Amino acid sequence: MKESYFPQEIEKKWQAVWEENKAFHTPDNSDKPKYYALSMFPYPSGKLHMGHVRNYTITDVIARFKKMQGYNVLHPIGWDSFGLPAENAAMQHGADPAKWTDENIAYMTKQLKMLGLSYDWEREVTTCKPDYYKWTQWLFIQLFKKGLAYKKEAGVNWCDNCGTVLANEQVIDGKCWRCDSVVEKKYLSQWFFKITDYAERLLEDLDKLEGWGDNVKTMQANWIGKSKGAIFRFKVKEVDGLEVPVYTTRPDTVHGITYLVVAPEYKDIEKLTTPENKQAVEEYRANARKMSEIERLSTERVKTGVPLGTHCINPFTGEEFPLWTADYALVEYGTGAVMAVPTHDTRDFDFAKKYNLPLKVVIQNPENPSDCKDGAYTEEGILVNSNEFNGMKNTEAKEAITQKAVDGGFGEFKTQYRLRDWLISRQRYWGAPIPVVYCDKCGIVPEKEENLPVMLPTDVDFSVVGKSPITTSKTFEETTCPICGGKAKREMDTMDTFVCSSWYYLRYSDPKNSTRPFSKELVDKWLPVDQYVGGIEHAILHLLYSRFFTKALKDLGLLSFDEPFKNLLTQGMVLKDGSKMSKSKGNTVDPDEIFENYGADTARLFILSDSPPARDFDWSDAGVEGCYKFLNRVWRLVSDNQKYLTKDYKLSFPLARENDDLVRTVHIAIKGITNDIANDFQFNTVISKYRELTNAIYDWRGKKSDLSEEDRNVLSFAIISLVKLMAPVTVHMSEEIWHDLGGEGSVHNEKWCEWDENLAKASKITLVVQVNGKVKDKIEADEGVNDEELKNIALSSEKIKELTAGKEIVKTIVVPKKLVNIVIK
RNA sequence: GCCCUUGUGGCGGAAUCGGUAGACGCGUUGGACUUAAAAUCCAAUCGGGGUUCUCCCUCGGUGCCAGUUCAAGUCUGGCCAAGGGCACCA
Repeated sequence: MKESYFPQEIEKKWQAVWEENKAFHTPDNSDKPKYYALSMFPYPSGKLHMGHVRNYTITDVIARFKKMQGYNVLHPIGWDSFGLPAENAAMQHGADPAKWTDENIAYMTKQLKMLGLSYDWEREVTTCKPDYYKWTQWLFIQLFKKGLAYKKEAGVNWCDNCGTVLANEQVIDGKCWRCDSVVEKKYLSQWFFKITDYAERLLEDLDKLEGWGDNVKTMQANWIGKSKGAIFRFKVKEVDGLEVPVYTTRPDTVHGITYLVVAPEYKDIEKLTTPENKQAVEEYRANARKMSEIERLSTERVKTGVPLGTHCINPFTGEEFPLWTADYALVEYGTGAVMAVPTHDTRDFDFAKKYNLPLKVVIQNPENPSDCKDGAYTEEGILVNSNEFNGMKNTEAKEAITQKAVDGGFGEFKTQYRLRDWLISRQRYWGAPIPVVYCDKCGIVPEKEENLPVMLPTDVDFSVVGKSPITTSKTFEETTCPICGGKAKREMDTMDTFVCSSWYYLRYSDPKNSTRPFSKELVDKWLPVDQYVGGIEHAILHLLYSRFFTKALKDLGLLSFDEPFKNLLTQGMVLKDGSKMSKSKGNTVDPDEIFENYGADTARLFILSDSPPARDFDWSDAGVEGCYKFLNRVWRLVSDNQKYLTKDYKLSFPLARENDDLVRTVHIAIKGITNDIANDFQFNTVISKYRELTNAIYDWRGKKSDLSEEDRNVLSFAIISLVKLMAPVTVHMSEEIWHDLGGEGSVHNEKWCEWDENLAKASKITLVVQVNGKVKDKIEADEGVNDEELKNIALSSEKIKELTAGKEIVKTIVVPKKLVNIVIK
């Protein structure tokens, strides 16, 4: 064994050996129980960043730990490789997106291997390859056949910079999630997935996900946005037979309606406008259309609107009230029309105040009645001015009033969701083509399954502006109808890349299958994913879409489970100097440099060391240095003592020498480390325990000049245990030391260390003696003493005698093996 | 505005059940080794006060204010701050 630690040399060597031996290949057949550990697969942007390093290290340590614990571990990797950056690179540098992507994958693959990650590379999946997107298209067709994929004309989010539409989930604060440009509204015919059909199940099943954090679950629940209320239909006085339905969560306030608002895009708005008001309404609508999403959504904005000139009749009171249009009513939500009760809704109040609309109080706090002239009363209360419902609590009136509407035939109970259907069309080239054709005779027809994949054309011009490059292909659009064989045109849109990433974790179970996306047998064997690890930024987008896919595919009979990810760990960001690493801030750290200067083991150790995985992690150069020093310290510990170490690395557990403190320390460390990993993967404390154990071995060794036969066994036991405990983290160094000590095979195939409960505690205890809850003395005692003896030990302490002299002892509390508290007066 | 998360030394953070607050590390300071440096090793390191001064005593301290308890970083109620999510969703 070399005297000094040369990580680069060791790491290269073992990476080659593992690759040669296919050390991390996962067989489908095994007697061992399965464990599926998964990191969110990367977009091949060019180079790994520290966020990747953190993500993949966490999952890798979990995978290796589970393997040592006796599981057959599936730990795959792949590439989310469709998407705009490849296309942008093509536009800017004239590169081929496929080539650009391949080069990036090649480079990043090299980096992943340098990090020493235990992937089964035979299961690698790349979403932009025809053997993968064939099945993305196939799944699209299955959803289409089930009525879950459909095309409709809709107001969509348009990003002019990206030249494509965006899903609602991809609009952040009215801006594009990718490029930050302001999103506009456009009216286009687009493909959607009917995720709204699954709204209730997506919400309900969140309860099943015990292994997910509350933050992610709440974000999803808020996004689905379930609310319970009622639909009321109001007859229009001026137009015979026309009704305006509204959705409300406050049916209890129905007697307080003083006007009604429809969205500028409301379907019947023209019928509801009188000739005198037509011009003003038209102008208002034109203006609303022009406005960007961001302007329209601003809460600071003063509400505006114009009257339509017509009126509705409130069936509860017979009162008439005017109709208005205002853009605070949203056409996409509810019925696109809102009943306005300014006395009990702050938005309605603001609007009524501005346009001088009347107020009518219908809910009152009996202790503190308000006329609502200065603001809406939105708390609970008792109904007034509400005919037969007067005196009823408003919470009870909700149901009673809705029931009256149901009985009267002018309303019903209604549950509403905020979630909208998932818009998947993209007017871009670098994505999976949507496999449908348009035939004049047969209409919208899915491509025949035997004709899949619908290949991306390669004869395209990337320099075009304002339209998808795919439209410049001379060979792509013209095709024949799969039904009638006549001339037909292909769909020119491609799919949102989130479609590709909504099922990749299923493909890993059967990545080479050429007849199906995956076999049912294998997908049911490996899935659900036991531990998923990735960034919080996917809390809604990717995770919601994947859950939807899993449920839809279960309904199609393709698999037997309905939640894809049993446990989810959302790792925190990697910061430098308190802010997120980014190129624009110039505070990035290049993983390559760290590998080169310190080696991958140091990088892995450090990225796990300072913070628990779920929290943000502050990168510091001094911290890296500290971890490197620690590894050197471990190395020296072994090399300095190598001549004393036994080759019998299978030393029996527990080691006979119970009275040796070091033996106990090792057992304590094994127990602590195993529990810390089991408890939410607290790798930061795991690493502090590596250090404690190392320090303890040094201390023990420092006290001995000569080592007896038994001492040598104890030392060997301690060092071999340390090396094995560190193996999931410092993968190369542990392997090297393992072999230097005469170990066979791979340390990564060794069984995880076990501990003896009797030895995993100190032989002596420190008895803490408190007086009135304050610590006054600490006394060493034998581990086995009982409560009565502990009490006597405490009371016989000189210090305690002094403190209690002349005082009455009210009571004495004994916590076994720990503490005695004496209460005096 | 609503929802979620988090508040502990100079810093990252530790503390299964309510039971020694500050593990482990970074940083800092002092020392050893060395011609010197690096590396390494040893020691100190929450704050105030006291002291017979490498020993030791005492008081305070986990965002703030209350409460429960023999005992609260941990439990309960009420606030405050930071980060994140949603947001004219009727």
